Amino acid sequence: MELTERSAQVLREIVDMYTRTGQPVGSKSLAETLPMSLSPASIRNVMAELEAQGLLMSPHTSAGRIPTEQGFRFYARGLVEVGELNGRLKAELEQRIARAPTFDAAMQEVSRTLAHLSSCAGLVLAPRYDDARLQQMEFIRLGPDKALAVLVADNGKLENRMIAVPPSLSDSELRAAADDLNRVVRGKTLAEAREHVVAALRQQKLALDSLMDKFLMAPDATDTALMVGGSQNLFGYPELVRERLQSLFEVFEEKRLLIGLLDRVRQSDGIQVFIGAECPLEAARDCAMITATYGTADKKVVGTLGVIGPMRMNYRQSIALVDYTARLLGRVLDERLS
Amino acid sequence: MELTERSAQVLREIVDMYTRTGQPVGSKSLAETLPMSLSPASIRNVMAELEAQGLLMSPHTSAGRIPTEQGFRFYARGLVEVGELNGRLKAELEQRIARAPTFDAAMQEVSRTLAHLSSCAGLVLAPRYDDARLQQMEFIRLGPDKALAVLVADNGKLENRMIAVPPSLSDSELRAAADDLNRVVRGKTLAEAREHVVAALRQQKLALDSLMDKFLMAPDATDTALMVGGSQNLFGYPELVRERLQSLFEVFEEKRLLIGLLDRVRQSDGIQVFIGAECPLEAARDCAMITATYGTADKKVVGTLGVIGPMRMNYRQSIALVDYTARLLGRVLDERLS
DNA sequence: TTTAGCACTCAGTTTATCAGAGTGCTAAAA
DNA sequence: TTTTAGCACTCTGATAAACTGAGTGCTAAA
Repeated sequence: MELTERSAQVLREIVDMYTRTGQPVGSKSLAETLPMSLSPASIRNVMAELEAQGLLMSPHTSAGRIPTEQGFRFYARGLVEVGELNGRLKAELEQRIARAPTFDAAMQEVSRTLAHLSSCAGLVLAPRYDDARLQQMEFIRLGPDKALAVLVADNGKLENRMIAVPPSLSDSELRAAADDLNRVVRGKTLAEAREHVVAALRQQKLALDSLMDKFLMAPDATDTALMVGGSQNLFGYPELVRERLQSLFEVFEEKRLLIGLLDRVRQSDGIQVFIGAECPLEAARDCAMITATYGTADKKVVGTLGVIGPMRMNYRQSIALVDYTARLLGRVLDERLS
Repeated sequence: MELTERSAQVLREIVDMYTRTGQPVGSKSLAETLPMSLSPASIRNVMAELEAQGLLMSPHTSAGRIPTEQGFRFYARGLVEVGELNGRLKAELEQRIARAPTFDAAMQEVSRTLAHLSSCAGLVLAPRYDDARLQQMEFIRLGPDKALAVLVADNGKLENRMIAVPPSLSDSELRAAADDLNRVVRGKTLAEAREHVVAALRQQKLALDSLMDKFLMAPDATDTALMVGGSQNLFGYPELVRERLQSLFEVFEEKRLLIGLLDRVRQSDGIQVFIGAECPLEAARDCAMITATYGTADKKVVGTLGVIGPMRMNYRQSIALVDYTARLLGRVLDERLS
């Protein structure tokens, strides 16, 4: 679809105004704010064209126009020029991240800051270390009949599992067992390593009662993999009615859906903008979502972050924000892993 | 305040009906549901008395009556007979908790189940181990220049901190340092132990760059101390208007306030019911909150759990639920620690 | 002490009216 | 050919008036 420069400018202005106010935009107010000098009548002609092209619609005869879903898409993909993020915002972002003592805390902070700066809900999916390799494992004896197994991956991630050991096993025997295991297990993935340890413990007849078994076999918590921050911001948009909000909050609590979705995004690189029905999330059918992947410089470890908000979000700023934040968090991740 | 048996029954029925429907209760419909046979006119007399006593109010002349805040209190404290929890609910509760592989997961599950079974939001504050003592500490060398410090408390809690070590330090020297430290540090609280370890590392001239410093000094994450589950249930109550919901969700995200509040509850034993203005939380001024402490049999380790919902909540069931859940989670905690 | 009867009150709904914003169309102006 | 002024038209949202019905309080009888 091709638009004359003037049509484009009108569409741009309508989206901008509607984004700010949430109200339909009429030809008269548009004539006042448009940089070019045009009468309301001429603007109406342009608007009629844009409506015929499916980019605008009027809620009713005597209201102004609002962008259609397509209109938003056209705007977000072609019309909006994404600039540098405002320096003040950059500063705030970096400052907030710097305060976080752990990467988890940083993710939390990022999700909230994304939300704060975009007036949307902020999302951060933890990076996945598919290729994380076991670097070291160790048993720490805690008592005559129990010990702690610590698995350390080369990305710095840890896993602790409490296990039962027979009191007859001496400290040095336990240490020897660990040394043996280490030789076998080093360089394997965490999952493989876990299997091995369990097998070895069985073989060596170290008792594993059912409780310990449960500990050992538990997969990593998936619930902490996704941080949702500032979801209350969505209350600020009257067009998001109660039931919409409710279903969004359900998705935010029962994180599985969102995790799956963001995980798929993780496959493809760079910024993605989902508008309306494109959004692969039932509850966000009339919302918009901006996502980006972040990761280490070598792109071997990747996560996803983004914002989710009303369709009339400030695309210019939000896109810049998500983009910048992704690069920033990538750098932080790099630092942590080195 | 004393009530005749009849007045009490009328109040009880009004609260019950209002709790179910959210609508004012009139004398006619009351006459139909009340077990005793009374004409609407007589009931009106009783209602007038109850209104004079400040237990009921009418939103306007031609509406039925609704309980006042005091009315709810009177009901919840004196009139409601809290029975055993329904067997089906008990079963569901136990089943859900049993699935949880870790105590954190159990807390999460409990918060959601509380919410689910009460149609409110569920809260679980993690137990605090003020008197947790260090049982063991260990260094695990991860590379020439870094190691992992693992602190194990006698309650099974762990803390891991990454530290930098000079490459010149041999493995056996590191182990000797750990042995030395263990002698000093065993039996201290985690906080004290952390101090000691840092001091010792400094003294032994183990390099601590600023990042490592930050790791070491970071207090435990407080954000994971509180689990809020099923907060979307609150959308189901029309009387909780948008702004109310918004401020509640703000409290749920920025957990500090709630943590502080529940922490104070932790001081006193048993079930507590906060109704309306009693609720020490600004955002919950016209809500109700039921809390209970849970803990090990010796009551040395205690946490708090509860539900928060509209004032017209089902007190009978919710009180029984919170009570039962607290005892159940206490048992789970006991098992984990033993 | 309880209840039937009745007048009264008031929220909520419906209907009518009106002002205002915005449009589309046509014809004149640039 | 493009732009603009003018005008009739449409539709929402606000305001007011009328109506309905649920529920009450009071009085007098059972």
